Amino acid sequence: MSRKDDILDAAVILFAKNGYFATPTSAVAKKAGVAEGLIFHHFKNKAGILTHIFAELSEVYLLEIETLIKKAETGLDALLAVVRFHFAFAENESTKFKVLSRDLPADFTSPHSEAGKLMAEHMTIALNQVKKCIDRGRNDGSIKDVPLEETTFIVRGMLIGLSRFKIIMPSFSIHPNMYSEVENFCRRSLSRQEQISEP
Amino acid sequence: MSRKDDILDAAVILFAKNGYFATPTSAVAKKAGVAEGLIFHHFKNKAGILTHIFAELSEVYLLEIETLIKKAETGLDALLAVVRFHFAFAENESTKFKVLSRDLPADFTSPHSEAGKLMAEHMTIALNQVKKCIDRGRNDGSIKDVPLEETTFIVRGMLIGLSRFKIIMPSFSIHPNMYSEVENFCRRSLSRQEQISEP
Amino acid sequence: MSRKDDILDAAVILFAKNGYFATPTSAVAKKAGVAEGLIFHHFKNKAGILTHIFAELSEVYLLEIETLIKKAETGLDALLAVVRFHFAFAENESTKFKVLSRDLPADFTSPHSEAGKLMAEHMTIALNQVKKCIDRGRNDGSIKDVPLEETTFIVRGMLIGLSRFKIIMPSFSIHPNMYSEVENFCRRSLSRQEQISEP
Amino acid sequence: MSRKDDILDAAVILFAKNGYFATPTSAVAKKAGVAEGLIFHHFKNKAGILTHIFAELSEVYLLEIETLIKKAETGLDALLAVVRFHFAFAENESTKFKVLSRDLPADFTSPHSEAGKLMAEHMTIALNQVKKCIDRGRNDGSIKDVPLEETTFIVRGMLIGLSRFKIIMPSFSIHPNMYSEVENFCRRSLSRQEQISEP
DNA sequence: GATGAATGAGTATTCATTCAT
DNA sequence: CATGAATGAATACTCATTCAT
Repeated sequence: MSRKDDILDAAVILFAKNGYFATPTSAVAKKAGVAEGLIFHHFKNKAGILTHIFAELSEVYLLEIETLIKKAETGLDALLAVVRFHFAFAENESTKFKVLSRDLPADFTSPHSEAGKLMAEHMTIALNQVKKCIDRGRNDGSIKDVPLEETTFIVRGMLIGLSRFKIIMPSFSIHPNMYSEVENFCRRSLSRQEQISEP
Repeated sequence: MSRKDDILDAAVILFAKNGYFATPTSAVAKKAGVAEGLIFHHFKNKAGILTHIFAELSEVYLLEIETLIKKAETGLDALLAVVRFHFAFAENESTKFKVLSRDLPADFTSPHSEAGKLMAEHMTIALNQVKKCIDRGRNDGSIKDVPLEETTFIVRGMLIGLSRFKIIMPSFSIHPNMYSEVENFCRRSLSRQEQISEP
Repeated sequence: MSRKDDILDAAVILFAKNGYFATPTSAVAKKAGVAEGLIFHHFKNKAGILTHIFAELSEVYLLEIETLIKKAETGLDALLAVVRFHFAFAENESTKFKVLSRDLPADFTSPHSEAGKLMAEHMTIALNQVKKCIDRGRNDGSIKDVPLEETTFIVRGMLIGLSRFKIIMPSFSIHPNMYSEVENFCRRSLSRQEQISEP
Repeated sequence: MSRKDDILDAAVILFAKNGYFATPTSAVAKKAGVAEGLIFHHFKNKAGILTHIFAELSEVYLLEIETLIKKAETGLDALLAVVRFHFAFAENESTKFKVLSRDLPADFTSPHSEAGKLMAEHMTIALNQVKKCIDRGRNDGSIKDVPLEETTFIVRGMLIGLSRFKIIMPSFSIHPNMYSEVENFCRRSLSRQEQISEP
């Protein structure tokens, strides 16, 4: 494993544990076992580490969703697969998710910064993926005729909100079936199919 | 208006605009028109300002929800009223909401800190309010027999996630009916009533 | 007891415990149960508290020594009485002694400051008292013909040094007879009398 | 000379002149001709500078005494050599001695702090050195049968007290023979030898 | 006498970042 | 690539002191 990866690993662990702002680059260097200067040889600045973590993670995330959607038979199936995948992914990569759910520098959310643009770009893709599912579902009859834009936003916000909630306040999210229940929640709201299974 | 309020107002504006970490106490003092030392006369910490903002806002929020729930006729009505109120409140107090949705110090989410305990406490109450609605709805027949804990968590996470999403990335949330659509989303998922209105 | 005394008492306790510099006036006020402003109503400034403590204590000290000397039969007796009294007094007033043995503001030892002048003045008197004893002893034959100035300085320095040592590093000074042994040490060195009691 | 030494030198001079508390780190940096941050690169704390000064000085002091004691022929000679050396050393290193005799942070004398432990450790060694001299003297007949522990403490306290006295209140200690007179004072008190030279 | 809000200068310390080696 | 000494600007926080009430 390269020194660069050592730095990234150390950063992920420390950022997740103590937050980005509360983690000095010196601590990252120490944990990575490298000189502090090396960080700035591999990354433009401290925020660059964060950007790297985000970009790498998000790319995989978006790519996997893309293939999921293609494989699904109906729009609803695709959407629910996305939901399922989102939480599985968040669970698998929980440390990195935690880093990105904690204290981000303000400019990460501003569309004027480099990092902000990247995030917005990825967010747009992610929204479009969800939108595509819903649209497809409305056309193939698997999803009710819900408002496209709004529902897209709702589903996406739900995913982000819930995984963030769980990550940040884990003490409140001890229900093992919670994630599969999100699927049910969405299915009940969106599926055109009559749900007979209601007791 | 007292000097303490001046400080709070200035802090809310600046924290919302630039983020908590990117706002030095000197800037707060300057905007408030007071000496920097006065901040620490009225608040234990820089973080103390944040705690105060949260506590004050959250108290009103929880109180109003309490009365809403009492007034509602059914569990479902109560729940949807909570949803409606949440977004209206977030809109009204959007600046303060923005402050609390941005970069919080890491220990605000740790249950070991003073602030973390307060947040957890309020979160517990908010969760219980939602839970009460759902439980009531399941009993009065307005809500399907959904899993109590999980659904509570989902609804609460949805509210937080969506208002945070809108606040942090406003460019993605330009749909005027979005909030009322959340109600619909939940109603479809939770209402036991046959929904004939589906076109 | 007056509020002024409350302040003094609180200050003595806190200064002794944590040091003068590490004790903010706010802590003194709090412990005294008064408003911080009141301190500056009764004392010119923070150092004024210290000056007051010193002056009050030192006055009694010097006065009592004065009477002791008068009562003594020989110069040696007088000197040893001073030694004995010094340690008894330091023991009795150990808290105040501790305050004055800890971290004094730099200007307390500078002869240019108000406080420095006062300390120097008292020190001069104390030195003269010892000198008087030795001189008298040399004349009445109880004390050897030791150099006056130097021996004065040595005895005085010994007293201060030893009580300070004990106060500051109490773990090293656990010998109960230590103080009476100082008397013996001086007697052996200064008494003209043949000491037959040597075993 | 390294930058670290520049800092130490500057600190010694300024601490001695104005006191530790009255000397801001900025002043040290300025005098040393380095950036203020460098101080904290080389020392943990402002207090760390002080600890370093003490440790370095004390180590030499204790080492030299060790060799002195070995070279001495009798216990009394050893003890008097220690006395002589102490004052010579204090004179030579008067600036550093002044630093350590002035306003030390309160926790330097507390056995709970890092610095306090170090000081206590060195103090123990210094006491043992004196004790060893006296014990040896009592065995080889050069020193009277004085109480071991108490006399040790007295001699050590005298050394510290006198050099501190001279450093802090130099106006009172203008007697050139004072230090050699301390030797005489101790010899008269401790030497078993008949002193015929008494006029 | 007594309060405590308000001041504002002071200060240790942090930390991202640079750069000579 | 790699180091780590050095920078210097930034900053939270302290605290003696004042003063209107």
